[in-house]
Amino acid sequence: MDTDEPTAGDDRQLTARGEERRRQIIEVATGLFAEKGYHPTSVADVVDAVGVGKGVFYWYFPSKEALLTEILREGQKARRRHQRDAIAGVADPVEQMERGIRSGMEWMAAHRDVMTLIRFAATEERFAPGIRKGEATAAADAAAPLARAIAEGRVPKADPELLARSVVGVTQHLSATLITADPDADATPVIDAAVRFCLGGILATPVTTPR
Amino acid sequence: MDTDEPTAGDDRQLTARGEERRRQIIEVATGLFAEKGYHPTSVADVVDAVGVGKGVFYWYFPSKEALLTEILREGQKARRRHQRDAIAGVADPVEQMERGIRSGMEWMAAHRDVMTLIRFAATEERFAPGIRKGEATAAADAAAPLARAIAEGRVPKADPELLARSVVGVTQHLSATLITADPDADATPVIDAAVRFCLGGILATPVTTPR
DNA sequence: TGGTGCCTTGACCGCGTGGTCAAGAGCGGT
DNA sequence: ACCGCTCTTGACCACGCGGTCAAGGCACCA
Repeated sequence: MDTDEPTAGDDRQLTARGEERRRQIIEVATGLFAEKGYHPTSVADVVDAVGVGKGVFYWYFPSKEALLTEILREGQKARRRHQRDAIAGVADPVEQMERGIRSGMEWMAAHRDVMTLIRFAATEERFAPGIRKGEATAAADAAAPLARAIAEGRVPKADPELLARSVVGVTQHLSATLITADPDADATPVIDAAVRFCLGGILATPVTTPR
Repeated sequence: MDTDEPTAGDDRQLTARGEERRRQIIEVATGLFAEKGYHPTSVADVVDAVGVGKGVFYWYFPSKEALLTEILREGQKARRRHQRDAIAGVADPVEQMERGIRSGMEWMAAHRDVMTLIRFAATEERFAPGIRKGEATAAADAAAPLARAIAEGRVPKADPELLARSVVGVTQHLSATLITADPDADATPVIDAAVRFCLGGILATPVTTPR
């Protein structure tokens, strides 16, 4: 009924202090959501953990759901940027794939909580569309160099989209099961294995039986 | 305080009719949980969908949580059995892998709802341990033939566990994103791609750079 | 010093939740 | 016809949820 929605969603004029609080809430909530689950974590849990009154939450976010949505959007955006930066300036498409896999897994290892939330959100129809969209872009990002490599004859003919999705499957799953399981362990052997497996899958001969 | 817990958990003496109701509740709940999410689906939703009073639910299950746990356990057991049956009588370990991948993906395609719940449960610490255990067995099942193939020199040296996890990652992700996205589409091209990718990854040369 | 927003408080609200239970209904055996 | 057991009913309960709001503090500028 009012018109103060300049670009999208909420938006409020925040001072530096306000911006800080906002970040703090996002951070704390991300941790709690990932640890106990989104639904089992109440808004009261979040504000208690931050150490503020309940009203503070609704000053910065219109709803609990909006908070999650924001965490997810931000996370997907950050991961994409991280990955893009990692392959910037690399010409060779196969090299790009390797760099993309490595940087992607490093990001996931450094942001386990966000990954947990993304995986959760993918299972709830209310949040799934956003996740699917982000995953589609990620797949497209990876499919582009693959398509180029196939055109150049560096990679056997195959559906780039399927290859990209397979790579995402390997990296996400290994990150979720092995790296998250033991956060203190060294992630590099797992990442190396992922790279090797994925490149093997990409470079696999079209015929199922090995040469 | 009583001793009528013969082997584990609830257990009740059910007639044929009772057994049928129990199954019906499991089936209906699986659908609702997968569609709306576990937490957003209330026990009232479930009994309404079945068309019975609320007490019926608590006659067959001690709690909502126990229902989910049962669905998950049953699902993981069924999938494992399906996969074992598919590779029974096959001697060649690489052939076993291919059969395992195919049968696994077929099962997932036929039980999307259960897979959605498994993926959800993996993100909630209350249910995750059970899921992790099931996944560990699945990985071990797949790692066994891989270890044999490596010992026989049919597959380059690598950590069988990591290979197995990678395969699980590919199959689960492709099933979740592509097959679930369009249930009516033909799954075989996706399955073929998964097989090719995974075998390529397994047979990949130890050195990262292609020959 | 006064004033103008940004920010914070926490009691409060309506509601829907998971779970209970006393009271039967239906059915199979005798 | 009766019993005993499995199964069903639905009103009921305490509780904690997401969300609201009138009120007040606090920082910064004039």
